[in-house]
Amino acid sequence: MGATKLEIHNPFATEIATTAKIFAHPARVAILQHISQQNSCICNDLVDEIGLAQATISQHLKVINDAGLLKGNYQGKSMCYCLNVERFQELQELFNSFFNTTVSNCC
Amino acid sequence: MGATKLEIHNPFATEIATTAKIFAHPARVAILQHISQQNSCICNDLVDEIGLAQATISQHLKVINDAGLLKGNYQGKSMCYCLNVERFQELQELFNSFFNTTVSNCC
DNA sequence: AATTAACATCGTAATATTGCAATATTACGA
DNA sequence: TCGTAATATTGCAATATTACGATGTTAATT
Repeated sequence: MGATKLEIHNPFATEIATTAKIFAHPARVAILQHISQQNSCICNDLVDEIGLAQATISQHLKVINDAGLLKGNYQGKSMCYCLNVERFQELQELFNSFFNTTVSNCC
Repeated sequence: MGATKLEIHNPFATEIATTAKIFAHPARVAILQHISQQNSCICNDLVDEIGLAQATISQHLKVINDAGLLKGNYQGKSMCYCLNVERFQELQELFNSFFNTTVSNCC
Protein backbone atom coordinates (compact mmCIF):
# COMPACT_ATOMS: atom_id res chain seq x y z
CA MET A 1 0.00 0.00 0.00
CA GLY A 2 1.03 3.57 -0.49
CA ALA A 3 2.43 3.33 -3.99
CA THR A 4 0.94 5.28 -6.81
CA LYS A 5 -1.60 3.17 -8.64
CA LEU A 6 -0.51 4.35 -12.06
CA GLU A 7 -2.13 1.54 -14.00
CA ILE A 8 -5.69 2.40 -13.05
CA HIS A 9 -5.66 5.86 -14.57
CA ASN A 10 -6.37 6.90 -18.12
CA PRO A 11 -3.36 7.41 -20.40
CA PHE A 12 -3.85 11.15 -20.79
CA ALA A 13 -4.02 11.71 -17.04
CA THR A 14 -0.88 9.62 -16.63
CA GLU A 15 0.90 11.58 -19.35
CA ILE A 16 0.00 14.92 -17.79
CA ALA A 17 1.11 13.71 -14.36
CA THR A 18 4.40 12.34 -15.70
CA THR A 19 5.11 15.61 -17.45
CA ALA A 20 4.14 17.68 -14.43
CA LYS A 21 6.60 15.71 -12.31
CA ILE A 22 9.48 17.04 -14.38
CA PHE A 23 8.59 20.57 -13.28
CA ALA A 24 7.52 19.57 -9.77
CA HIS A 25 10.88 20.37 -8.22
CA PRO A 26 12.21 23.92 -7.96
CA ALA A 27 15.77 22.79 -8.68
CA ARG A 28 14.71 21.40 -12.05
CA VAL A 29 12.77 24.55 -12.89
CA ALA A 30 15.78 26.64 -11.86
CA ILE A 31 18.08 24.47 -13.98
CA LEU A 32 15.83 24.95 -17.01
CA GLN A 33 15.69 28.69 -16.38
CA HIS A 34 19.43 28.90 -16.02
CA ILE A 35 20.15 26.88 -19.14
CA SER A 36 17.74 29.12 -20.97
CA GLN A 37 19.44 32.29 -19.75
CA GLN A 38 22.94 31.14 -20.60
CA ASN A 39 24.51 32.43 -23.75
CA SER A 40 27.27 29.94 -23.45
CA CYS A 41 26.88 26.21 -23.67
CA ILE A 42 29.21 25.49 -20.80
CA CYS A 43 26.84 24.90 -17.95
CA ASN A 44 29.13 23.40 -15.34
CA ASP A 45 28.43 26.32 -13.06
CA LEU A 46 24.96 24.97 -12.29
CA VAL A 47 26.27 23.64 -8.99
CA ASP A 48 27.33 27.12 -7.85
CA GLU A 49 24.26 28.72 -9.31
CA ILE A 50 21.63 26.40 -7.84
CA GLY A 51 23.35 25.62 -4.56
CA LEU A 52 23.07 21.86 -4.50
CA ALA A 53 25.78 19.22 -4.60
CA GLN A 54 27.15 18.09 -7.96
CA ALA A 55 25.64 14.63 -7.56
CA THR A 56 22.24 16.14 -6.92
CA ILE A 57 22.40 18.50 -9.91
CA SER A 58 23.50 15.61 -12.09
CA GLN A 59 20.54 13.58 -10.89
CA HIS A 60 18.09 16.38 -11.70
CA LEU A 61 19.72 16.85 -15.10
CA LYS A 62 19.13 13.17 -15.77
CA VAL A 63 15.40 13.59 -15.09
CA ILE A 64 15.29 16.56 -17.45
CA ASN A 65 17.34 14.72 -20.05
CA ASP A 66 15.24 11.55 -19.80
CA ALA A 67 12.22 13.70 -20.62
CA GLY A 68 13.94 14.63 -23.87
CA LEU A 69 14.37 18.25 -22.87
CA LEU A 70 18.11 18.48 -23.44
CA LYS A 71 20.30 18.40 -26.46
CA GLY A 72 23.86 19.31 -27.22
CA ASN A 73 27.32 18.04 -26.67
CA TYR A 74 27.76 15.50 -23.91
CA GLN A 75 31.43 14.68 -24.12
CA GLY A 76 34.48 15.62 -22.18
CA LYS A 77 35.20 18.57 -19.99
CA SER A 78 33.17 21.17 -21.78
CA MET A 79 29.75 19.65 -21.74
CA CYS A 80 26.81 21.46 -23.12
CA TYR A 81 23.34 21.38 -21.75
CA CYS A 82 20.98 23.10 -24.10
CA LEU A 83 17.26 23.16 -24.16
CA ASN A 84 15.49 21.04 -26.75
CA VAL A 85 13.00 23.74 -27.66
CA GLU A 86 10.91 21.49 -29.88
CA ARG A 87 10.32 19.03 -27.06
CA PHE A 88 9.76 21.84 -24.59
CA GLN A 89 7.04 23.29 -26.80
CA GLU A 90 5.49 19.82 -27.14
CA LEU A 91 5.10 19.70 -23.38
CA GLN A 92 3.66 23.21 -23.31
CA GLU A 93 1.06 22.15 -25.86
CA LEU A 94 0.28 19.02 -23.86
CA PHE A 95 -0.40 21.14 -20.79
CA ASN A 96 -2.45 23.60 -22.75
CA SER A 97 -4.58 20.82 -24.23
CA PHE A 98 -5.28 19.70 -20.68
CA PHE A 99 -6.07 23.21 -19.49
CA ASN A 100 -8.22 23.97 -22.50
CA THR A 101 -10.32 20.79 -22.28
CA THR A 102 -10.91 21.15 -18.56
CA VAL A 103 -13.81 23.51 -18.01
CA SER A 104 -16.56 24.13 -15.53
CA ASN A 105 -20.10 22.95 -16.10
CA CYS A 106 -21.84 23.72 -12.85
CA CYS A 107 -22.22 26.11 -9.92
CA MET B 1 19.69 15.00 4.14
CA GLY B 2 17.21 14.00 1.53
CA ALA B 3 14.61 16.67 2.11
CA THR B 4 13.77 19.13 -0.58
CA LYS B 5 15.76 22.32 -0.08
CA LEU B 6 12.87 24.55 -1.01
CA GLU B 7 14.24 27.69 0.60
CA ILE B 8 17.32 27.98 -1.59
CA HIS B 9 15.44 28.36 -4.86
CA ASN B 10 14.06 31.50 -6.44
CA PRO B 11 10.38 32.28 -5.78
CA PHE B 12 9.25 31.78 -9.36
CA ALA B 13 10.87 28.35 -9.60
CA THR B 14 9.26 27.41 -6.31
CA GLU B 15 5.88 28.64 -7.50
CA ILE B 16 6.09 26.67 -10.73
CA ALA B 17 7.17 23.55 -8.86
CA THR B 18 4.41 23.91 -6.28
CA THR B 19 1.84 24.30 -9.04
CA ALA B 20 3.24 21.40 -11.03
CA LYS B 21 2.91 19.15 -7.97
CA ILE B 22 -0.86 19.59 -8.06
CA PHE B 23 -0.93 17.96 -11.48
CA ALA B 24 1.87 15.50 -10.76
CA HIS B 25 -0.47 12.68 -9.80
CA PRO B 26 -2.76 10.97 -12.35
CA ALA B 27 -5.56 10.65 -9.81
CA ARG B 28 -5.69 14.41 -9.36
CA VAL B 29 -5.65 15.00 -13.10
CA ALA B 30 -8.41 12.41 -13.51
CA ILE B 31 -10.43 14.06 -10.73
CA LEU B 32 -10.14 17.43 -12.44
CA GLN B 33 -11.12 15.89 -15.77
CA HIS B 34 -14.10 14.15 -14.23
CA ILE B 35 -15.34 17.22 -12.40
CA SER B 36 -15.02 19.11 -15.65
CA GLN B 37 -17.01 16.54 -17.58
CA GLN B 38 -19.82 16.34 -15.05
CA ASN B 39 -23.01 18.22 -15.74
CA SER B 40 -24.22 17.64 -12.25
CA CYS B 41 -22.65 19.07 -9.14
CA ILE B 42 -22.94 15.87 -7.18
CA CYS B 43 -19.52 14.36 -7.53
CA ASN B 44 -19.67 11.59 -4.95
CA ASP B 45 -19.13 9.00 -7.66
CA LEU B 46 -15.46 9.93 -7.94
CA VAL B 47 -14.60 6.90 -5.85
CA ASP B 48 -16.24 4.53 -8.36
CA GLU B 49 -14.95 6.51 -11.31
CA ILE B 50 -11.29 6.79 -10.29
CA GLY B 51 -10.94 3.45 -8.52
CA LEU B 52 -9.33 4.58 -5.30
CA ALA B 53 -10.63 4.42 -1.76
CA GLN B 54 -12.83 7.22 -0.43
CA ALA B 55 -10.14 8.37 1.99
CA THR B 56 -7.61 8.59 -0.82
CA ILE B 57 -9.94 10.55 -3.11
CA SER B 58 -10.71 12.88 -0.23
CA GLN B 59 -7.02 13.44 0.33
CA HIS B 60 -6.43 14.27 -3.33
CA LEU B 61 -9.43 16.58 -3.31
CA LYS B 62 -7.88 18.41 -0.38
CA VAL B 63 -4.72 19.05 -2.38
CA ILE B 64 -6.80 20.36 -5.28
CA ASN B 65 -8.95 22.43 -2.96
CA ASP B 66 -5.95 23.85 -1.07
CA ALA B 67 -4.68 25.08 -4.43
CA GLY B 68 -7.90 27.08 -4.76
CA LEU B 69 -9.11 25.03 -7.69
CA LEU B 70 -12.50 24.10 -6.24
CA LYS B 71 -15.62 26.00 -5.44
CA GLY B 72 -19.19 25.09 -4.64
CA ASN B 73 -21.28 23.69 -1.87
CA TYR B 74 -19.45 21.74 0.79
CA GLN B 75 -22.16 20.86 3.24
CA GLY B 76 -24.08 17.73 4.08
CA LYS B 77 -25.04 14.94 1.79
CA SER B 78 -25.15 16.77 -1.49
CA MET B 79 -21.68 18.09 -1.78
CA CYS B 80 -20.48 19.83 -4.85
CA TYR B 81 -16.99 19.91 -6.25
CA CYS B 82 -16.83 22.34 -9.08
CA LEU B 83 -13.84 23.75 -10.84
CA ASN B 84 -12.81 27.29 -10.00
CA VAL B 85 -12.18 28.26 -13.60
CA GLU B 86 -10.65 31.62 -12.76
CA ARG B 87 -8.00 30.01 -10.58
CA PHE B 88 -7.44 27.25 -13.11
CA GLN B 89 -6.76 29.80 -15.82
CA GLU B 90 -4.39 31.64 -13.48
CA LEU B 91 -2.33 28.47 -13.19
CA GLN B 92 -2.42 27.96 -16.94
CA GLU B 93 -1.05 31.47 -17.40
CA LEU B 94 1.63 30.83 -14.79
CA PHE B 95 2.79 27.77 -16.71
CA ASN B 96 2.68 29.61 -19.99
CA SER B 97 4.76 32.45 -18.60
CA PHE B 98 7.35 29.86 -17.60
CA PHE B 99 7.23 28.13 -20.96
CA ASN B 100 7.37 31.38 -22.88
CA THR B 101 10.32 32.83 -20.99
CA THR B 102 12.36 29.65 -21.23
CA VAL B 103 14.11 29.55 -24.57
CA SER B 104 17.24 28.20 -26.12
CA ASN B 105 20.27 30.38 -26.73
CA CYS B 106 22.88 27.93 -27.88
CA CYS B 107 23.66 24.79 -29.87
C1' DA C 1 -33.44 11.57 18.74
C1' DA C 2 -31.77 7.98 15.92
C1' DT C 3 -30.37 6.76 11.36
C1' DT C 4 -28.04 7.37 7.34
C1' DA C 5 -25.45 9.38 3.46
C1' DA C 6 -21.41 11.77 2.19
C1' DC C 7 -17.20 13.23 3.31
C1' DA C 8 -13.07 14.48 6.35
C1' DT C 9 -9.46 13.15 9.39
C1' DC C 10 -6.25 10.10 11.81
C1' DG C 11 -2.97 6.60 12.11
C1' DT C 12 -0.01 3.80 9.84
C1' DA C 13 2.26 1.08 6.20
C1' DA C 14 4.33 1.10 1.69
C1' DT C 15 6.71 3.41 -1.72
C1' DA C 16 8.90 7.48 -4.07
C1' DT C 17 11.84 11.38 -4.04
C1' DT C 18 15.60 14.15 -2.65
C1' DG C 19 20.33 14.94 -1.22
C1' DC C 20 25.05 13.97 -0.66
C1' DA C 21 29.57 11.51 0.08
C1' DA C 22 32.23 8.33 -2.15
C1' DT C 23 33.50 6.43 -6.14
C1' DA C 24 33.43 5.58 -11.19
C1' DT C 25 33.93 7.33 -15.85
C1' DT C 26 35.29 10.20 -19.63
C1' DA C 27 37.93 13.21 -22.44
C1' DC C 28 41.31 16.61 -22.77
C1' DG C 29 46.05 18.54 -22.13
C1' DA C 30 50.83 18.10 -20.64
C1' DT D 1 50.11 7.76 -20.48
C1' DC D 2 49.39 10.42 -16.41
C1' DG D 3 47.00 13.84 -14.21
C1' DT D 4 43.09 16.50 -13.99
C1' DA D 5 38.64 18.65 -14.80
C1' DA D 6 33.89 17.67 -15.44
C1' DT D 7 30.27 14.85 -14.95
C1' DA D 8 27.80 10.20 -13.95
C1' DT D 9 26.71 6.48 -10.89
C1' DT D 10 26.19 4.08 -6.55
C1' DG D 11 24.72 3.50 -2.01
C1' DC D 12 22.65 5.04 1.59
C1' DA D 13 19.84 8.29 4.95
C1' DA D 14 16.18 11.55 5.41
C1' DT D 15 11.92 13.14 4.06
C1' DA D 16 7.64 13.30 1.24
C1' DT D 17 3.86 11.13 -0.95
C1' DT D 18 0.38 7.75 -1.62
C1' DA D 19 -3.04 4.54 -0.05
C1' DC D 20 -6.41 2.65 2.95
C1' DG D 21 -8.95 1.03 7.20
C1' DA D 22 -11.01 2.93 11.10
C1' DT D 23 -13.22 6.51 13.01
C1' DG D 24 -15.11 11.33 13.39
C1' DT D 25 -18.16 14.94 11.55
C1' DT D 26 -22.09 17.07 9.42
C1' DA D 27 -26.61 17.64 7.69
C1' DA D 28 -30.70 15.77 5.78
C1' DT D 29 -34.18 12.16 6.65
C1' DT D 30 -37.05 9.28 9.33
